[in-house]
Amino acid sequence: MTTRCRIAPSPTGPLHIGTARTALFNYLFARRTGGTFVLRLEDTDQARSTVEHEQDILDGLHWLGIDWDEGPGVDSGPARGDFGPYRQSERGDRYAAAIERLLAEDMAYPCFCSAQEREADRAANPGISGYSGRCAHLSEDEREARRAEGRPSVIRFRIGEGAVEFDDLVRGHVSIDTSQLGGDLVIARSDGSPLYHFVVVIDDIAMRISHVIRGEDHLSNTPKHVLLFHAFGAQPPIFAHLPLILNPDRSKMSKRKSQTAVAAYREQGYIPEAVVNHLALLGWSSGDDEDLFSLADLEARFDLDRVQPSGAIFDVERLDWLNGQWIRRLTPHVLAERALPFLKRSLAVAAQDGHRVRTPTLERLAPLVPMVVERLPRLDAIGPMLDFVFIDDLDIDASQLVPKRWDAATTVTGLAEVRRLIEAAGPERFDGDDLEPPMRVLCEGRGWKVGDLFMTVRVAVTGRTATPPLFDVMAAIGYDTTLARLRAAHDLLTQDTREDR
RNA sequence: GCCGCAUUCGUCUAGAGGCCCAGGACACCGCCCUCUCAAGGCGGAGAUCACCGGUUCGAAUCCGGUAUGCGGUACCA
Repeated sequence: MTTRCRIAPSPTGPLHIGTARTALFNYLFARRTGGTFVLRLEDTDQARSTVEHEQDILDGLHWLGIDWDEGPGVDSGPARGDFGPYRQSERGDRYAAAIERLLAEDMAYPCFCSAQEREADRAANPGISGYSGRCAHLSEDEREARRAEGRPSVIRFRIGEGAVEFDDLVRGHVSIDTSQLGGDLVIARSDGSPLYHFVVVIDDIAMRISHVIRGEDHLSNTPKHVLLFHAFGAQPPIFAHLPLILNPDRSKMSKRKSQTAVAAYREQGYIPEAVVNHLALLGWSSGDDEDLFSLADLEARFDLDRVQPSGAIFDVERLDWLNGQWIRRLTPHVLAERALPFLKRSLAVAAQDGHRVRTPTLERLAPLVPMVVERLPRLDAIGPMLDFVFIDDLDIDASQLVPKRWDAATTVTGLAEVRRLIEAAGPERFDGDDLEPPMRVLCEGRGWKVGDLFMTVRVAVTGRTATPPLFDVMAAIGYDTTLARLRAAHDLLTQDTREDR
């Protein structure tokens, strides 16, 4: 039997980190077993589902590199695969037929209870939880009478008695008594639309799903699904309930307490390689002392046997580290391509603040990338790291220009000396090999700390105290601009000195 | 409340009776490297394996109970 598994997101919100992790594990399991991975949109909640969210989910999955074999095409083309359509909103006739079948076999029945009646029954029997079964054994005449009164009705599936047992690949044998299921299950609303617990089973049967891999939050509801499978004479799939991804306080990861949208991570400059790696390590481990796994590595090594049963906190600091690791593994060209939008964004902000900014291009950014790779925990760190190359009118903080051990006069001298030195070397010899030795000699002669001189120059040409290596930075800025900025810094300080007097 | 699941360093985890007075990684601290910031190297601190009993010559690993946490309990998914 070839394995078939699926991810069934609901487009009632943007792609959630937890959904992405579940999608990843399903995808990996399918790849690992040579099976099929299906994407199915669970949009039965028409009120909350939107096409924007649907697109966000599709985009997010693609971004992560998680491709599906069957399901809606991202270009809104026709659904691929033999078991479509893959949007539940387009499968209404199937659900209606399934409900008819249950009704005909008396495995389900119409229930006319109002919210007040259900409330009253519950109050009358504090011991039992859920639905009382008031409408479970109405005669056809009684049903007709209620319909004649115009009372709305939902459809309930008979839960029955006894224990439901199943084997979970992550948790082992699970047994839950039907008395704990909350009574007969509503499978269709009074407007006739089917509910989640019902459609999920109908579709899993129709789509021949062999393995249901999902979050632990579905574990307690699984008996309902098992019963439904039996009702249709279908063998339940094999279940694997994944540990939940948690907020730092160990509750289920939520938008309220954590950043849950995959798109938000993308916008902050996390790269898909790192997100996939991090997600994989939330609940799964290789067994070896390795931490870095590409999607391809995971496809070759993933195994449900090595999935942990207990929940895992989403540790952003670990994600940050992984992100830095994967950024460093990108080729310079790819890194430049991916970082360019972030640089542009940050320069746009500078332009808005009134700065004269030159537009960065791939050609200009690519050669600069090697000097910043190991300084980027996230792509959005590119701005502060290189903006001075593209901003013509830098804001220089005079106080930062003067090292702690120096005074303004020394700084002015230092700046002037370095300028002289650069001019003496000339534009043809404008690099570290030619400039660094004389600068060190200069320090030695004056009794200066090399770091102090370098810091002054750094602030003068970049406006920042933390930058890539000085001579790389000056090369990026260019001979003329470097000299101009050294002069400007010099002028700034001499003005200040005069004002002080 | 009821039911279910879980419980190894702050975090993610290794561990499937002796190899473990518990290993790795992130974070943290120190040192080295060093023009700043990083990156990197080396080292350190950090877990009486939730607790209590039991089985066994021997338990983080098996069994029972307790506690705690989380999840489920909708005409949401």
